[in-house]
Amino acid sequence: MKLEKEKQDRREKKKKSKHSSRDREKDSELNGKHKPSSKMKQSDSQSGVSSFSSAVNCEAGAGDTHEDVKVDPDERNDGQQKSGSPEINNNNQEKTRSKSTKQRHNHQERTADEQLCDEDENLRSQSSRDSNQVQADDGPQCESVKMKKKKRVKEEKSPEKHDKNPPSGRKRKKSSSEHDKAEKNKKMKKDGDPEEKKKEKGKKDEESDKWKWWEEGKSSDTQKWSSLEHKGPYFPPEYEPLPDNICFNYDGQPVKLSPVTEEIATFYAKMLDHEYTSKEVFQNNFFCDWREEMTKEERKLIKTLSKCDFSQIHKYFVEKSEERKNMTKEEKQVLKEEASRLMEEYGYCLLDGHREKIGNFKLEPPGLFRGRGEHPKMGKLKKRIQPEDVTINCSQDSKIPAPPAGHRWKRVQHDNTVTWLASWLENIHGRPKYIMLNPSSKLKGEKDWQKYETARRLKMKVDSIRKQYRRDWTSREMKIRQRGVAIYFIDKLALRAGNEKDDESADTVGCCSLRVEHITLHRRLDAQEHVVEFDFLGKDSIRYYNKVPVEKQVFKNLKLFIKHKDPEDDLFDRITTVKLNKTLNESMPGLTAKVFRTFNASTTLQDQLNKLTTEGMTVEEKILSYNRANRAVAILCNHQRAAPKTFERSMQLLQEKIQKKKEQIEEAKKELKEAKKAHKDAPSDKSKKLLEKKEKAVQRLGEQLKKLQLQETDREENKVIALGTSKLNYLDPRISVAWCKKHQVPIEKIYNKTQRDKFAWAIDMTDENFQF
DNA sequence: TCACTAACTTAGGACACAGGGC
DNA sequence: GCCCTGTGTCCTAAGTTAGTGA
Repeated sequence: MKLEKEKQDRREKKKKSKHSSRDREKDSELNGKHKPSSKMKQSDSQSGVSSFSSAVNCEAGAGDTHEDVKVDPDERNDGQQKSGSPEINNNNQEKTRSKSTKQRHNHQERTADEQLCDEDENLRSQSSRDSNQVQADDGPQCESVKMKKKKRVKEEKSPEKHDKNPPSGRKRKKSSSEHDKAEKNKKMKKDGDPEEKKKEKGKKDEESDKWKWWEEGKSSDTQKWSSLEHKGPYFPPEYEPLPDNICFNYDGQPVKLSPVTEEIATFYAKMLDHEYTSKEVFQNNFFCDWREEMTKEERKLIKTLSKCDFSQIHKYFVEKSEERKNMTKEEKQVLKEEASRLMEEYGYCLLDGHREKIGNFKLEPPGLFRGRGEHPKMGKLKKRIQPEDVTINCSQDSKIPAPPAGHRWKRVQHDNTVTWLASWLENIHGRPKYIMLNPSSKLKGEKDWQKYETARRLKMKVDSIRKQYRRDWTSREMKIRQRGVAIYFIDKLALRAGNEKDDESADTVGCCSLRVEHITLHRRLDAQEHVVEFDFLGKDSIRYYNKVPVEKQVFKNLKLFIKHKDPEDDLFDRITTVKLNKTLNESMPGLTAKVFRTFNASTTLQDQLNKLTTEGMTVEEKILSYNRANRAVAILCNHQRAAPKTFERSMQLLQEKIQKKKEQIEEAKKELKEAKKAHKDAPSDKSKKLLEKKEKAVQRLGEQLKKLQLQETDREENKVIALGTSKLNYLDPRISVAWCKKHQVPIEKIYNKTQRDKFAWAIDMTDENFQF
């Protein structure tokens, strides 16, 4: 509870801090534009800020120590550290600090631009160098923006074009869940089977039936479809009460719960094995929400979670899970067919006459919310979604999906400016959730393609943007300096934008929401100068830890940004993601912070592939090169995963295999030597054949060994890196397709079936000469 | 300008299942 | 035929961004 309170205090303080910064931005910008730097002091004191300044002076000591907090620990050793360390300050100074923070910030903001003026003296030489660069760049920049605008207008096409595609009415077979290897093996095994041949033919027909929307030109940005028909969402099955012999116990006594209370109890019981249920926040949230759903009597009786015994229920579900695993082939087949039937019925929609796969046609079942990281809402009850909660979106003239018997939809709308089919409000955060199309659909594919095209446009523009943010590092205005450094981080380190977050989510940050405590400045570290050490939790509470040498001016700016701030203060207190994106959009239409991630990821892949692939490599070696290039991107984007639970064991097994293979090679070499000798002593056809056989065996074993060793390297390097995220979201698929074509690597080795479906547009349109 | 929201993309973990090895 | 393992798929949380109205 104390922690939460502290967190809340900090957030309130942060909010105030940003607000007061914004108020003063007006002043500082005016000053910057109309007044010489020497007058800025006057201007500020005239605006009545001086009274705050005296308040700050009263606590000059505290101010000094706060400044120390941001300094390199190496420097803290010079006697500055102790009074400034947050651990020491936290308890006894907390009240004073929270009272004075706003005042200190006011002082800081008043003096920030004054400091910049002083700094400018030191930086003048660099400024002049930068301004030369600006002049060289400004002209073409404006021109290109105009050109792009013109081009965009031209690209807008009439949505009516969809009407040219009559509804096909064809039904597709389910194919996306099939695995590549399975397909291949099946084909090999049953090559002569006429049934199989029929299936293969069906698949081929299906391939040729695929909607090549990318050949039809770009559709309207606002109107997403002309006609949309679907069956509505699939509702999860109703709750099945526990058998009578399974008891919930309270304080050692069996208690028969009402169905609603029992259902929620099962949510908790199912999770007992999980670490979640050991967390206090989870327990409290669960218990609180659970009690709300209880009957009066139950609430009166069940007052303490620790007296609740869910073990029988837990055991029951473990057994059920085992039973499911041990089902016979036939039983499993029945389930599979049922799933297939559901998919057929609910899994597709008809969009502009084309059958498109839906991404998530099943509504989320009720359960307990599992936030990631230290989420304050973990354990809360995710309620069952009723048809009355669901809004349906489809075209007016379509067959409106029927709600489950005895129910009504919340609303039926016909909005073709959005892509979703159904939506509802989830009860944890009160945010909308949607049923949308699968990534293989036209709507998603076209957007994806557009995303990579924007990133490619950035490639043309990035030099001038880089020059601009470098110029900003020496601006007279604090907010512009901060913006310049923030964009530099986003570009150089592929950081996310970092929106402000509410109190009701995990404390994670991105670039704009970085706090002073997330960086440490090292004037010198590991033989490198001006190193910034980042340590923070990013999206999904994944830790970002990186030590990066930065340019001297960035380092100086960072020192300035953290001056007079507490560890929990915003590093970039004068900027927001909205302002930052607005600036980026002015540099290039369509440019936002996240485009840099796509751009840098794709550029890295392209560069690495060019560097790491050489002719004469085997396919396996080329794949290793590809994975290494992919890995470089995943590292850049900080895509991490937990090491697989079986990692150590599987590596050990692989190493044993390698050892065994080496022994086999030794053995085979011996045999080869003997065969050579035998052939030399008594040459014959037989001995010659034997010799050749042995030579081939050695060669084959050598290849197998190499393959295993490559596998070992690949797996080791992939231990905690997730390649999938970047492959699916950041890497322009055309790079991979072109690379495969150029180096004769089967595309199946790089993309599985689902990925090939998603990137069908790229696979179809790209030739080997494509460069990002 | 700001807070708030809708709509969409990006993300990692859980889990099912194919298929290789024995 | 069974077991084990890695891969693919599903699930849904958690971001970003644009739009809106006060």
